[in-house]
Amino acid sequence: MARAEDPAGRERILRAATELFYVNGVRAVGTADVIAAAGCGKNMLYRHFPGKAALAAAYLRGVRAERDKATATALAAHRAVGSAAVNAGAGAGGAGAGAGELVALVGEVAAWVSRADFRGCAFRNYLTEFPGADDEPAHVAQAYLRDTRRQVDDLVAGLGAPAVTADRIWLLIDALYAGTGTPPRVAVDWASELVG
Amino acid sequence: MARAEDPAGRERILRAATELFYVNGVRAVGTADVIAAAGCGKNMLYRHFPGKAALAAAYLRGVRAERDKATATALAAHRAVGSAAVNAGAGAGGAGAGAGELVALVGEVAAWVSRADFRGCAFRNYLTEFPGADDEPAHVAQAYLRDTRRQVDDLVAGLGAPAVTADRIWLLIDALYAGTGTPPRVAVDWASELVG
DNA sequence: GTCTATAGAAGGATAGAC
DNA sequence: GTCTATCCTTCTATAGAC
Repeated sequence: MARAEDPAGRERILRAATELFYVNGVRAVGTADVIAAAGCGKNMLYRHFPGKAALAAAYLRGVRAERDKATATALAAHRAVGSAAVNAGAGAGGAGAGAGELVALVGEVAAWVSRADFRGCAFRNYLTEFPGADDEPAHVAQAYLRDTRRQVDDLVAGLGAPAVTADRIWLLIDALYAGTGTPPRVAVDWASELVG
Repeated sequence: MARAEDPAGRERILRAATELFYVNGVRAVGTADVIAAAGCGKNMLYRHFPGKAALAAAYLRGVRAERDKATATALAAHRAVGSAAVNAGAGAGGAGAGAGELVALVGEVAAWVSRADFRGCAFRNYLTEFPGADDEPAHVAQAYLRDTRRQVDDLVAGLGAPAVTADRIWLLIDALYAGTGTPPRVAVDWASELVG
């Protein structure tokens, strides 16, 4: 009898890898560590992932999916509030309609870095761990930074604010991810002053 | 006949290690790489440094010495300008005298991150490469961040500005070191607006 | 799951050059 | 006696084979 394939196998490996990679760094974690944490055999890991680089890329893609979802949720929640205000008689909204979204964006990052299990930005961490890397995980990390930066640019452009505002918002986001002690709320308040 | 001791030995090793560690990361560089770059034998490295951790600590202390010197020079240059202004008839200076120093501090960081060979903050890089490390290099890195943060606090306190100003200046410094694309000048201009 | 091939790193030891 | 160069041990990691 052929043993049924474990459908949760890939997921279990990826979850174990995510935890270990994020907490200890990708370089410090060996495939053996991932296998032990996932409680599976070696062949299973290599069946689902061609190698450690592919596993790291999958890890970063997973983090990105979470981050994109959280960001979208935060922006949608703000837009719902904005629509309610419009319905209450504020009219077309017009210029300034995107200001709250920018603050919500910064606020979402602040919420993320405030978590007790925050250990830095997974993408920036990877690029620091492998400076000058041109592999699959590096591309995922670079794409995330590029796309997020563009998201800020688009929101600022929609607001009709000068380009330097986008630079400043991005400075705040960079600073939040660096997270060397300043209370995240300070960045959110500053963003609010900037666009409010 | 006894061969003459090489007085520049330690310095040569440390310079090679500094270049390699900073560009490629501490983890990615082996002691063999340092030895090859320094053009010396293995014994010499282990005579001057007990191990790789000690070498990494010496590397970070060297970077700190450079950074402290550059910072002191920038602040001194500003104070010289400030004194000239006082001599020109501005009186005691009083409140606001430290504003220019804060901008000079941020400006010095901006100059540093603008260099073509900038590869991030050596201290933050180390702490990212070795998350949770409690070794000698980690202590050097943590001490630098602590002391630099305190320097900002002291300047802001001397200025009589609220504590949140120190938080904001520190956010700008964190963002500069992160260096993910924003022109450094933006941070300096913002700092200038903040305290000016 | 275990066993093995291959590779790389840390660090100690030794041989030989000057 | 200090240098370079090499060898050696131990450990760890990736990856594949069974």
